Amino acid sequence: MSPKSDCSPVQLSSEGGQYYPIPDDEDTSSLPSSPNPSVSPLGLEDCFSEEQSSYADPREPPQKKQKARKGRTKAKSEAVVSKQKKNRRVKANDRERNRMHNLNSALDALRSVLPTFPDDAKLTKIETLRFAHNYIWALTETLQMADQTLLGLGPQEVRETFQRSPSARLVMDLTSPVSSASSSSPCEWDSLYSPVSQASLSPTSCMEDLLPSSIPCFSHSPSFPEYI
DNA sequence: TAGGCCATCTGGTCCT
DNA sequence: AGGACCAGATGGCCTA
Repeated sequence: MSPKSDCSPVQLSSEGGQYYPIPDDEDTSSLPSSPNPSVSPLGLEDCFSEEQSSYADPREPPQKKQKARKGRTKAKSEAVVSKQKKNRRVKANDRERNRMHNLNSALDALRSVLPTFPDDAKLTKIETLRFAHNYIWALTETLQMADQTLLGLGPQEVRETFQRSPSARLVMDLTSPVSSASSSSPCEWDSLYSPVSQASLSPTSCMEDLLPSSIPCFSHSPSFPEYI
Protein backbone atom coordinates (compact mmCIF):
# COMPACT_ATOMS: atom_id res chain seq x y z
CA MET A 1 0.00 0.00 0.00
CA SER A 2 1.06 3.54 -0.56
CA PRO A 3 0.32 5.44 2.56
CA LYS A 4 0.50 8.75 0.85
CA SER A 5 -1.79 7.88 -1.97
CA ASP A 6 -4.93 8.95 -0.22
CA CYS A 7 -3.35 12.09 1.04
CA SER A 8 -2.96 13.66 -2.31
CA PRO A 9 -5.42 16.47 -2.71
CA VAL A 10 -5.19 16.20 -6.45
CA GLN A 11 -6.41 12.79 -7.53
CA LEU A 12 -9.88 12.93 -6.19
CA SER A 13 -11.86 13.12 -9.34
CA SER A 14 -13.20 9.63 -8.91
CA GLU A 15 -15.83 10.95 -6.60
CA GLY A 16 -17.09 13.21 -9.28
CA GLY A 17 -16.27 16.13 -7.10
CA GLN A 18 -15.21 19.32 -8.67
CA TYR A 19 -12.06 21.00 -7.58
CA TYR A 20 -11.59 24.67 -7.47
CA PRO A 21 -7.92 25.41 -7.11
CA ILE A 22 -7.34 27.61 -4.15
CA PRO A 23 -4.73 30.30 -4.52
CA ASP A 24 -1.88 29.77 -2.14
CA ASP A 25 -1.99 33.23 -0.76
CA GLU A 26 -5.14 34.78 0.44
CA ASP A 27 -3.89 38.13 -0.61
CA THR A 28 -7.05 39.86 -1.60
CA SER A 29 -5.17 42.23 -3.80
CA SER A 30 -5.21 39.51 -6.43
CA LEU A 31 -8.95 39.22 -6.42
CA PRO A 32 -9.92 42.20 -8.52
CA SER A 33 -8.13 40.63 -11.42
CA SER A 34 -9.78 37.27 -10.85
CA PRO A 35 -11.29 35.88 -14.05
CA ASN A 36 -14.12 34.35 -12.08
CA PRO A 37 -16.65 36.96 -11.08
CA SER A 38 -18.31 34.59 -8.63
CA VAL A 39 -15.22 34.68 -6.48
CA SER A 40 -15.67 38.28 -5.65
CA PRO A 41 -19.36 38.82 -5.14
CA LEU A 42 -18.88 41.85 -2.99
CA GLY A 43 -17.68 44.24 -5.57
CA LEU A 44 -14.04 43.98 -4.64
CA GLU A 45 -12.95 46.57 -7.11
CA ASP A 46 -14.56 49.29 -5.11
CA CYS A 47 -13.17 48.03 -1.86
CA PHE A 48 -9.70 47.73 -3.19
CA SER A 49 -9.64 51.04 -4.81
CA GLU A 50 -10.39 52.42 -1.40
CA GLU A 51 -7.82 50.23 0.23
CA GLN A 52 -5.18 51.31 -2.20
CA SER A 53 -5.94 54.89 -1.47
CA SER A 54 -5.34 54.18 2.19
CA TYR A 55 -1.94 52.83 1.37
CA ALA A 56 -1.00 55.98 -0.48
CA ASP A 57 -2.02 58.22 2.33
CA PRO A 58 0.79 57.55 4.84
CA ARG A 59 3.16 59.42 2.64
CA GLU A 60 1.22 62.58 3.10
CA PRO A 61 1.63 64.91 6.04
CA PRO A 62 0.01 63.48 9.22
CA GLN A 63 -2.32 66.37 9.72
CA LYS A 64 -3.71 66.19 6.28
CA LYS A 65 -4.13 62.45 6.47
CA GLN A 66 -6.15 62.50 9.65
CA LYS A 67 -8.29 65.33 8.51
CA ALA A 68 -9.13 63.98 5.16
CA ARG A 69 -9.64 60.33 6.04
CA LYS A 70 -11.19 60.10 9.43
CA GLY A 71 -14.76 60.12 8.29
CA ARG A 72 -14.56 57.24 5.84
CA THR A 73 -12.03 55.01 7.54
CA LYS A 74 -14.53 53.02 9.57
CA ALA A 75 -16.91 52.21 6.74
CA LYS A 76 -14.03 51.21 4.56
CA SER A 77 -12.48 48.91 7.10
CA GLU A 78 -15.84 47.28 7.76
CA ALA A 79 -16.20 46.52 4.11
CA VAL A 80 -12.70 45.13 3.98
CA VAL A 81 -13.21 43.05 7.09
CA SER A 82 -16.47 41.70 5.78
CA LYS A 83 -14.84 40.86 2.51
CA GLN A 84 -11.94 39.15 4.23
CA LYS A 85 -14.33 37.16 6.35
CA LYS A 86 -16.17 35.99 3.31
CA ASN A 87 -12.93 35.16 1.60
CA ARG A 88 -11.76 33.09 4.55
CA ARG A 89 -15.09 31.27 4.60
CA VAL A 90 -14.82 30.41 0.94
CA LYS A 91 -11.33 29.09 1.46
CA ALA A 92 -12.41 27.11 4.50
CA ASN A 93 -15.26 25.64 2.50
CA ASP A 94 -12.84 24.58 -0.21
CA ARG A 95 -10.55 22.96 2.31
CA GLU A 96 -13.42 21.18 3.97
CA ARG A 97 -14.70 19.94 0.64
CA ASN A 98 -11.25 18.71 -0.22
CA ARG A 99 -10.89 17.04 3.13
CA MET A 100 -14.15 15.18 2.70
CA HIS A 101 -13.11 14.14 -0.79
CA ASN A 102 -9.91 12.73 0.66
CA LEU A 103 -11.93 10.89 3.22
CA ASN A 104 -14.14 9.47 0.50
CA SER A 105 -11.10 8.43 -1.49
CA ALA A 106 -9.82 6.54 1.51
CA LEU A 107 -13.18 4.87 1.85
CA ASP A 108 -13.08 3.93 -1.81
CA ALA A 109 -9.65 2.42 -1.30
CA LEU A 110 -11.00 0.45 1.60
CA ARG A 111 -13.95 -0.75 -0.47
CA SER A 112 -11.61 -1.87 -3.20
CA VAL A 113 -9.84 -4.34 -0.90
CA LEU A 114 -12.99 -5.72 0.62
CA PRO A 115 -14.43 -8.82 -0.98
CA THR A 116 -17.74 -8.15 -2.59
CA PHE A 117 -19.67 -9.50 -5.46
CA PRO A 118 -18.70 -7.79 -8.66
CA ASP A 119 -22.21 -6.59 -9.32
CA ASP A 120 -22.92 -5.65 -5.76
CA ALA A 121 -24.22 -2.24 -5.07
CA LYS A 122 -21.61 0.05 -3.65
CA LEU A 123 -21.31 -0.27 0.08
CA THR A 124 -22.37 2.74 2.02
CA LYS A 125 -19.85 4.44 4.24
CA ILE A 126 -21.05 2.86 7.43
CA GLU A 127 -21.36 -0.53 5.76
CA THR A 128 -17.82 -0.27 4.48
CA LEU A 129 -16.46 0.46 7.92
CA ARG A 130 -18.43 -2.30 9.59
CA PHE A 131 -17.65 -4.78 6.89
CA ALA A 132 -13.95 -3.98 7.11
CA HIS A 133 -14.09 -4.38 10.85
CA ASN A 134 -15.63 -7.82 10.58
CA TYR A 135 -13.34 -8.80 7.77
CA ILE A 136 -10.23 -7.93 9.74
CA TRP A 137 -11.62 -9.80 12.67
CA ALA A 138 -12.15 -12.91 10.57
CA LEU A 139 -8.67 -12.70 9.11
CA THR A 140 -7.16 -12.29 12.54
CA GLU A 141 -9.03 -15.26 13.91
CA THR A 142 -7.91 -17.39 11.02
CA LEU A 143 -4.30 -16.37 11.47
CA GLN A 144 -4.44 -17.29 15.11
CA MET A 145 -5.96 -20.64 14.29
CA ALA A 146 -3.33 -21.24 11.69
CA ASP A 147 -0.54 -20.38 14.10
CA GLN A 148 -1.86 -22.75 16.70
CA THR A 149 -2.31 -25.50 14.19
CA LEU A 150 1.10 -25.09 12.63
CA LEU A 151 2.82 -25.65 15.94
CA GLY A 152 1.72 -29.23 16.32
CA LEU A 153 1.31 -30.63 12.83
CA GLY A 154 3.47 -31.64 9.95
CA PRO A 155 3.27 -29.92 6.59
CA GLN A 156 0.80 -32.34 5.07
CA GLU A 157 -1.37 -32.36 8.15
CA VAL A 158 -1.27 -28.61 8.29
CA ARG A 159 -2.39 -28.38 4.71
CA GLU A 160 -5.22 -30.80 5.20
CA THR A 161 -6.33 -29.24 8.44
CA PHE A 162 -6.22 -25.80 6.95
CA GLN A 163 -8.23 -26.87 3.96
CA ARG A 164 -10.80 -28.47 6.19
CA SER A 165 -11.19 -25.37 8.30
CA PRO A 166 -14.20 -23.42 7.15
CA SER A 167 -12.86 -20.17 8.45
CA ALA A 168 -9.53 -20.69 6.80
CA ARG A 169 -11.21 -21.54 3.55
CA LEU A 170 -13.35 -18.54 3.92
CA VAL A 171 -10.40 -16.26 4.33
CA MET A 172 -8.59 -17.93 1.48
CA ASP A 173 -11.60 -17.27 -0.64
CA LEU A 174 -11.91 -13.77 0.64
CA THR A 175 -8.33 -12.94 -0.02
CA SER A 176 -8.15 -14.35 -3.48
CA PRO A 177 -11.25 -13.29 -5.33
CA VAL A 178 -9.50 -13.42 -8.65
CA SER A 179 -8.46 -17.00 -8.33
CA SER A 180 -11.87 -17.80 -7.01
CA ALA A 181 -13.59 -16.11 -9.87
CA SER A 182 -11.42 -17.87 -12.37
CA SER A 183 -11.67 -21.22 -10.69
CA SER A 184 -13.72 -24.04 -12.02
CA SER A 185 -16.28 -23.71 -9.30
CA PRO A 186 -18.97 -21.21 -10.07
CA CYS A 187 -19.88 -21.04 -6.42
CA GLU A 188 -16.61 -19.65 -5.16
CA TRP A 189 -17.98 -16.18 -4.78
CA ASP A 190 -20.89 -17.57 -2.86
CA SER A 191 -18.43 -19.03 -0.43
CA LEU A 192 -17.51 -15.55 0.61
CA TYR A 193 -20.57 -15.40 2.70
CA SER A 194 -22.00 -18.87 2.81
CA PRO A 195 -19.97 -20.70 5.48
CA VAL A 196 -22.26 -19.22 8.05
CA SER A 197 -23.74 -22.46 9.18
CA GLN A 198 -20.47 -24.31 9.12
CA ALA A 199 -18.43 -22.45 11.64
CA SER A 200 -18.82 -20.08 14.51
CA LEU A 201 -16.25 -17.83 13.07
CA SER A 202 -17.62 -14.42 13.46
CA PRO A 203 -18.26 -12.66 16.74
CA THR A 204 -21.92 -13.37 16.31
CA SER A 205 -21.39 -16.92 15.24
CA CYS A 206 -22.72 -15.73 11.98
CA MET A 207 -20.48 -15.12 9.03
CA GLU A 208 -23.37 -13.49 7.33
CA ASP A 209 -22.44 -10.50 9.37
CA LEU A 210 -19.82 -9.84 6.81
CA LEU A 211 -22.66 -9.11 4.54
CA PRO A 212 -23.64 -5.51 4.47
CA SER A 213 -27.29 -6.43 4.59
CA SER A 214 -26.90 -8.11 7.94
CA ILE A 215 -24.41 -5.77 9.47
CA PRO A 216 -26.74 -4.45 12.15
CA CYS A 217 -26.90 -7.82 13.91
CA PHE A 218 -23.29 -8.34 14.83
CA SER A 219 -23.02 -6.55 18.09
CA HIS A 220 -23.67 -9.46 20.41
CA SER A 221 -20.19 -10.73 20.97
CA PRO A 222 -18.52 -9.89 24.24
CA SER A 223 -15.20 -9.84 22.45
CA PHE A 224 -16.52 -7.54 19.81
CA PRO A 225 -16.77 -3.90 20.54
CA GLU A 226 -20.27 -2.62 20.18
CA TYR A 227 -19.40 0.91 19.44
CA ILE A 228 -19.51 0.30 15.75
C1' DT B 1 -44.11 9.92 0.24
C1' DA B 2 -41.09 8.78 4.08
C1' DG B 3 -36.64 7.44 5.10
C1' DG B 4 -31.78 6.69 4.08
C1' DC B 5 -27.59 8.34 2.18
C1' DC B 6 -24.77 11.85 0.66
C1' DA B 7 -22.45 16.43 -0.36
C1' DT B 8 -21.88 20.82 1.12
C1' DC B 9 -21.92 24.80 4.14
C1' DT B 10 -21.05 26.66 8.53
C1' DG B 11 -19.41 27.89 13.11
C1' DG B 12 -16.83 26.22 16.94
C1' DT B 13 -12.68 24.21 18.90
C1' DC B 14 -8.03 22.66 19.01
C1' DC B 15 -3.38 22.61 17.37
C1' DT B 16 0.89 24.39 15.27
C1' DA C 1 -3.26 33.63 12.55
C1' DG C 2 -4.35 29.98 9.84
C1' DG C 3 -5.35 25.23 9.08
C1' DA C 4 -7.39 20.75 10.53
C1' DC C 5 -11.02 18.54 12.54
C1' DC C 6 -15.65 18.02 14.07
C1' DA C 7 -20.63 18.08 14.41
C1' DG C 8 -25.04 20.17 13.21
C1' DA C 9 -28.04 21.96 9.54
C1' DT C 10 -29.78 21.75 5.02
C1' DG C 11 -31.14 20.29 0.60
C1' DG C 12 -30.92 16.91 -3.26
C1' DC C 13 -31.33 12.25 -4.94
C1' DC C 14 -32.88 7.58 -4.75
C1' DT C 15 -35.64 3.63 -3.31
C1' DA C 16 -39.17 0.79 -1.04
